[in-house]
Amino acid sequence: MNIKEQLESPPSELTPADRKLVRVLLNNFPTSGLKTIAQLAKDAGVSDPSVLRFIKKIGFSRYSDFQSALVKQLDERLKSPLLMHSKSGGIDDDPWQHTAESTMDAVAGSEPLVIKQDIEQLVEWLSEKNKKVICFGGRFSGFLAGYLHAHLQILRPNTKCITSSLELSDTLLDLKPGDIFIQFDYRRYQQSAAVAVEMAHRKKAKVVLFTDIYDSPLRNKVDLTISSLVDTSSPFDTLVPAMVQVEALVASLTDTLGDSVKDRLMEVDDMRELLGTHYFSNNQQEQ
Amino acid sequence: MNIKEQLESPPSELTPADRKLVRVLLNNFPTSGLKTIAQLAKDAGVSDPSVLRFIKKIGFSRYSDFQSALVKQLDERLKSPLLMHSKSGGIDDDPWQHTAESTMDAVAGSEPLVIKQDIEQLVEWLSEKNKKVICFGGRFSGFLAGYLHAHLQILRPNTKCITSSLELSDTLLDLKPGDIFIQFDYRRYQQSAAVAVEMAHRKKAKVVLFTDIYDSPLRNKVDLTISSLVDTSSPFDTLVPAMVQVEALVASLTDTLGDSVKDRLMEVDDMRELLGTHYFSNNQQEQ
DNA sequence: TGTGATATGTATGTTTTATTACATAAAATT
DNA sequence: AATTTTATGTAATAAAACATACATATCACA
Repeated sequence: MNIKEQLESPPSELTPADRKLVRVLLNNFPTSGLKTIAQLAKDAGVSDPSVLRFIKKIGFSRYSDFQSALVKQLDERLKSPLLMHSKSGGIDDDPWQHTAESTMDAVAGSEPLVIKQDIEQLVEWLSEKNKKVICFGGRFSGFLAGYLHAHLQILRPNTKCITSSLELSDTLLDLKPGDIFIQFDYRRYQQSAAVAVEMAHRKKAKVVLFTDIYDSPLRNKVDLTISSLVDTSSPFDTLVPAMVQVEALVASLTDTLGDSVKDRLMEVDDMRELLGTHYFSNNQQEQ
Repeated sequence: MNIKEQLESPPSELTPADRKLVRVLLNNFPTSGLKTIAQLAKDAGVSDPSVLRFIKKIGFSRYSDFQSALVKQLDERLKSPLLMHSKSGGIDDDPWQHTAESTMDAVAGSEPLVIKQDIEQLVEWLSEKNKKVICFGGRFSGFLAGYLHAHLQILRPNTKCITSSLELSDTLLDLKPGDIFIQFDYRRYQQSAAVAVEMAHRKKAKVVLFTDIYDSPLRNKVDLTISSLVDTSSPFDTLVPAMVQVEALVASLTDTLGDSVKDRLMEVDDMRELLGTHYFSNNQQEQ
């Protein structure tokens, strides 16, 4: 229920003090309601208890309840412009179109979640070619881990992507302090992720987590988090924003590595030429 | 001065605790900053004083100053709803930003390349659960093949993803007329793709090709092509538009399959519950 | 491996803030 | 005009929130 409406159509008669309060609250709604009782009372020219009584009259038992409701509504209002996609054009019950559009929204919405400093930090870590880099992910996000790894492999030595549980334990055992462990873990969080992160953390590796929300239970075992939205209109979550981040990361790293990587790229091309384009890597994905 | 910018480009280096706070604050900006110090500290997983120190670092002498600034900015933003509160122009030599943006362009540019009839056709084919579906891709695009397969596997039986050359030949031999062979092949086309498509075509399978816009030599052996752009500012190509297509395809298929798939999704969830969340599939990616 | 510097948390003091109880003022009613 | 009813403010209090000092832990570097 809209608080503005609650203010405008109260359940019972308003007293003069109430009316003063309504005027103040409505006159730059809703931020005026974020103040303290004392401030609000002063602005309206009434006493503190009058504020309390009014708040109770419109249906909140505590002042803080009123404020939280206000903030919640504020949040929705701030988020709506993004979520309101393509109100122009006809009805789209076309799931393809619909999914594609809401995926774009997710990408746009994920952009502000990225913290420049985090990226810089991560790129710096990844530039240290003598440190190992391990990529690992879940059922779906595992492909992103592989995708990142496929790029990293070209840019630097000492990278690995974990694709089986045996490999996981072996690799974790070998981790040295300062190595980088990159974990992908999105909604429907997987226990293997928690275990891996915990172990990597114990080994004093730098743990990087690509995930969808910040409040992952892994939070305090993780040195750096890169988060993205996963919600779409589809029954499945989207990993497109995450993939954008992976590609952007690769671009940043390439940029930082500079010319040294050009040579390596050449070499890779030459070698592919020699080996023919038909080889498969050990057990992961093919060339 | 914009507080968001202040958060993103602090005057001095950020400590780990600072970064946690930045993330939380940015995550639900700006309402997350309206909380009390204690709540904010708890959300970020740091202590109260860390919050205070951070607030001082970004230029506020008291916490309440920070909050007032936040509210003030909030007010402005609410008064000018669509005044583009995203990034403030500026030079764009940041490769991350640059790549992300040009990737979005690629996605937008790929949209008109999709032909609705093709999608409908493909969805129809994939709805035939008695036909086999084989996914296959290249060095990078192989992950997309895997990603598609991981979804298809949930939606229907008889799906397979090829991850090694042995598997490739065996699987191709077993193809029956009417089976569906989905090939991903993007710039730096790979010979394995040509061979596979040729074979699948001879076996009278339906060959679907996900590729980029340039005419692939495979075009005439292929029954259906879904193309996307791969160019970005990054030295590497992007597969993001292709991934959007894969997800949109999955959404369309889910929509078409309707309720029958709901039950299957339930079953999958139940089974995951029973098996625990820690198993790995044979050699591909883990659960 | 030890040492200085930095970062972070714990404990604590001080101020605000919300809330209640009660007294006073205003209004309505007879 | 007196009395009841309603509205409002004052003052007290308990809870919480902010802020600080200090101790501990962590990190960087020699």
